[in-house]
Amino acid sequence: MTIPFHIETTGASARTGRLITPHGEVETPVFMPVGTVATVKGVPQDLLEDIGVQVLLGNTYHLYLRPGIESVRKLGGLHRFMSWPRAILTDSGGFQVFSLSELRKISEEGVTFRSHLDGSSHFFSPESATEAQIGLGADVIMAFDECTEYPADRARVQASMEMTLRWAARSKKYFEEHKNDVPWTSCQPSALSLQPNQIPRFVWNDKEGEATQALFAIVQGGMDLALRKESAERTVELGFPGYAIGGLSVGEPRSVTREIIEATLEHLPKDQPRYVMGVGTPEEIAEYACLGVDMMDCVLPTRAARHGLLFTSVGKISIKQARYAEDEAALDPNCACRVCQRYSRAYLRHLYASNEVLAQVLNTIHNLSFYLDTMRRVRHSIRLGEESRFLSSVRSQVKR
RNA sequence: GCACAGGUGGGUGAGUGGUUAAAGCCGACAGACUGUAAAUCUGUUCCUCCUAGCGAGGUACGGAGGUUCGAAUCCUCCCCUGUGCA
Repeated sequence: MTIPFHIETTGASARTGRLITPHGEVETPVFMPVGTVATVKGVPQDLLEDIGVQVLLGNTYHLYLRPGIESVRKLGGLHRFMSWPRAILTDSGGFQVFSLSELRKISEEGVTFRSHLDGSSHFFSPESATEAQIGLGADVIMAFDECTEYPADRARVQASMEMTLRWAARSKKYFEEHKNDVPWTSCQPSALSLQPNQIPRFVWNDKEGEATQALFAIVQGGMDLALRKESAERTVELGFPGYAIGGLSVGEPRSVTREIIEATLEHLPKDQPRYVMGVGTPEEIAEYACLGVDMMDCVLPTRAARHGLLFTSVGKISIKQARYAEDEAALDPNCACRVCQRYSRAYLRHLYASNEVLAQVLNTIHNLSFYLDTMRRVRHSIRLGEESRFLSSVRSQVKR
C-alpha cells in the first residue's frame, strides 16, 4: 500500500489536496523546509511544529555520511531519531551528483563520491540510495537521479535524462523488493506523549499492514521542452505514486524555470502529487502552486535567513543594513509570526551584527513562517477560486 | 633620571632604501544566495577630479630636520608609550 493522495479542490490549473502519509496528513500545495542533516538549521522541532511545518526534507547523502544509515535505523528511523512525528521526505542524493561535481565520478552503475567531510570514497547507486532511504524510513523517498547541469547541450541532456530513467526503473525495482524493511511499520502521530518533565518520546505502534513509504520518481530533460515531455511520459510509464520535476534552479533564467514547470506538468498525471524540487522565492512558490504544483522544497528561506536576508510582505529585507539600526518597527508589519510579534528590526539587526546565534534562529523562524503562511494563503485562495487575484497581490507586494 | 623595546590607515598588525595609497586579519558598508561542502561567498573601505581607468592630482606610516635620484624604512634632535633599574 502506498500513500494516498486526495485532490480536494481544482482551479484552472491549481488544486488543493491531501497527502496521507504514515506520519500524518499533508495539505497541498505544501512547502517543505529543508533539514538536510536531520535538522532545520537553527530551529528546534517543536517550534517547526508550532509554525505549521507539515513535512520536512532530509538528505540521504549527508545522513549516510553522518551519522550513518545503520545508526539511524537502529535508533528507529529518521522520525524517531530526530524526534519529528510528522512527515519526512528524503532526497536521494541525486542533487549531490550535481552540486558536488568536483568530488564525484559518474558511471552507468552509479556515482562515486569523495566525502566532503573527510575525502573518503563512497559509492551510490539507484539500489544503494534506495536501500539507504528505506533505512532512514522517510514517508516519501526519491528515486536516485542525475540532476543535469546547466548549460548542457542537447545530446548531453538527453543522455543524462535517459540514464535517470534507467536509474528510476532500478530504484523502483529495488524498492518493490525491499519496501518492507522500513524501521517502523506504522505510527500514530497523535500518540506523541509529552508529559511534563519528561523527555518527549513517540509511542510507536507496530500494527501490520499499514501505509508504507512511497517512492517518487524525478523528471529531468534540462531546458528542452521535448526532452522534458519524453522524460515525463517515460517516467510515468514506469509507474510511481508521485512525480518530481528536477534539474531546475541550476542557473537558468527564472522565466525558463517557469516555462519548464508549466510544460512538464501537462505530461504528469493530474491525480497524483507533483513535486518541483529546489524552488523558490515566496512569489515563485505561490506562482508554481497556482500552476498546479503540489509540493516544493528550497533551502532559500533557511539559508537566506542565516545570511540576513528576510522575506516579508513588504519585500526583501537585508537586516544587516545600517538603515535598520534604530528601526523600532516589527520586521514585517503584516506578519503574525512570533518573531515579528516580539522583536524590532533594530534588535534583529543587532543580533546579526553581533554574530549571535539567536539571529539565525529568529531569522529562520520568520522566513519559514512567511513561506508557510504564503502557502496557507495560496491554498485558501485556490479553495475560493481566487488564485489569480492572490498571485497579482503577491507580485505587487514584491515590487515595493 | 638611566637602560632597553616600541610608536604604521577605523582597530590589530606586516613591511627595514625603489611597481607601497602601504599585505593579512578584524571592523564598517554594500551585494549574492533557489532538491544545503553555505553562521558562507563576493565587492568597496584616505581625499578631490575626470574621458571612470591596473586614470590624473593631493595628502599619509609620532613631530621637526637631514642623507639619497628616491625614505614608513638610514641619521640627528624632540614628543609619547611599555618594561626593567634607580
